[in-house]
Amino acid sequence: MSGRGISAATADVVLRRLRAFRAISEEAAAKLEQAMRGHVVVASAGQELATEGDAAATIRMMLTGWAVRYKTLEDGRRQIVNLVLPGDTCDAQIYLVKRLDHSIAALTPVSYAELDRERFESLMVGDRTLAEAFWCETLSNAAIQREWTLNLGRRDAYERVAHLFCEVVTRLRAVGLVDGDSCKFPITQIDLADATGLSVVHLNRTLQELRSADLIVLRDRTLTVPDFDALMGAAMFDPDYLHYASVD
Amino acid sequence: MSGRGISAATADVVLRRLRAFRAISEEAAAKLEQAMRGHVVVASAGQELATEGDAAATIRMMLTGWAVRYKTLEDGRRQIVNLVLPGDTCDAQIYLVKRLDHSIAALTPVSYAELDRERFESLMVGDRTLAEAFWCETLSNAAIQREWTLNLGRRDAYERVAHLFCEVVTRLRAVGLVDGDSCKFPITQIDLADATGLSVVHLNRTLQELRSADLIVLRDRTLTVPDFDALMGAAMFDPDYLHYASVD
DNA sequence: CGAGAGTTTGAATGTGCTCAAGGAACGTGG
DNA sequence: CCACGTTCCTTGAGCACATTCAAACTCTCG
Repeated sequence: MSGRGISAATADVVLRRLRAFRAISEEAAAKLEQAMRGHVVVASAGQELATEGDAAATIRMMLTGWAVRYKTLEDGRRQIVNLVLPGDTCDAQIYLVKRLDHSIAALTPVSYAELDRERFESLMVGDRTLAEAFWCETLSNAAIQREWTLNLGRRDAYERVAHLFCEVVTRLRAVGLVDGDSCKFPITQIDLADATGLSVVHLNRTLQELRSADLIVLRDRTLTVPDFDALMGAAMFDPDYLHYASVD
Repeated sequence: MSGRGISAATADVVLRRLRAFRAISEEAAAKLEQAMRGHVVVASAGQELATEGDAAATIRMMLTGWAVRYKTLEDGRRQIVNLVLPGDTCDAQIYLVKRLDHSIAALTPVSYAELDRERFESLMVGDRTLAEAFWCETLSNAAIQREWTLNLGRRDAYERVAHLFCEVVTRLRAVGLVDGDSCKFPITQIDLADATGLSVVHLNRTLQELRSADLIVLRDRTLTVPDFDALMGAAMFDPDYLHYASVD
């Protein structure tokens, strides 16, 4: 939980993410890395990084590991409203509002750079393209949220789960975390159920359907998608909503 | 569909909305009104204001009437992802992305001020508090989207519809469009169903349940909520997510 | 090896959907 | 002002997708 050094390799993922939106200059990239250096924080799996109702404070740039944003109802029902993947910037501009409307928790051990408002704003002021990239990131997150609304409102369980897989693979590919047709997928079925608005039991059965249709292999916290086009078809997935300048 | 004069009364609703987030000075208010003057556009009910896949262009500030943002699936299923109410600014900063990920359509006859990027940005640059208010508006919209995700994922039909009523009443009250315990509610059950992810038939039955529980009166395109606390309870509604500085 | 978390299975239930049709309200033109 | 078409609302019946409850199985880790 303390500041430590940052390797070029881990900072790279943030840069890759921003470069999905804008061409970041080498100077700006260096400044960004500089700003993150010495501000890396680690947290263990299950740890709550922010809590609904808290005063908003710092900006986080995820380096390694997975986290989730979620909201809960009084009686314990929980909805994961977004996955926070490596490279994602959590809550740029969040300091503008008084209190958080959702919580954030680590799914796996995570590390992230934590910047305060001044440090973050001086980055934004220093390079207009970098600032635009951050804004695009925020707009992309808003667009993901809209797509999830469509997903929960109008796709059935099978399409819905398939769509989530498509989104995650596409987002991970953009930051270089997909190797061939496989990627790490360190999320339990309990959390997958909370992300798709399904019960754990039905999620499990839906996964089995996807497996027997040869659309996914999910084992040992690793996802393999042998035929991405087929999965996209099943999900009616179109990556345009992510607003990447180009999708590989 | 052409530029026309703007009365102080109609511009007022935009100002009221922004003032829910920040204290806007009289000078900034005058500049805002000035910028909108002569750029008011009207559209008729059912008209599409923007289409998914279009190049993003102008910023719209809704003055009168209701509109919706929506997304559709190939086979025609439709999900309304947000209501656009008087005072709402549609897509500040939208010019940063290439293409729209959703469509916008008027539910009723609408009027709105349409600003291009330069005009809008000069407003933002001219007054820091005004700029912050616009950013808060964007963040509030993102928060609404998260709440809708929770709504669709984890609330049942009864709670879900009740929650939508609570949200709309709260948003309309913030811009002065609630008179006592009643407000205009010009939306068909078809659209209400698409907003709540229900079928029209089931939405209709859910409305009847809410009526017989004396939580709502919905007639002649007017909504009356005799006991707002009771409706909030049924919906598990907490207005904090709207991020208004103070809620009446 | 035992504890605990996560996954899988079966069975019964229920919430919400589809299909189908009738009724009410509204706008337009004769 | 009435006739008509259209859109919207309402109702009934049967069905299906997804839930709940309960229990067994598996895997991991200390």
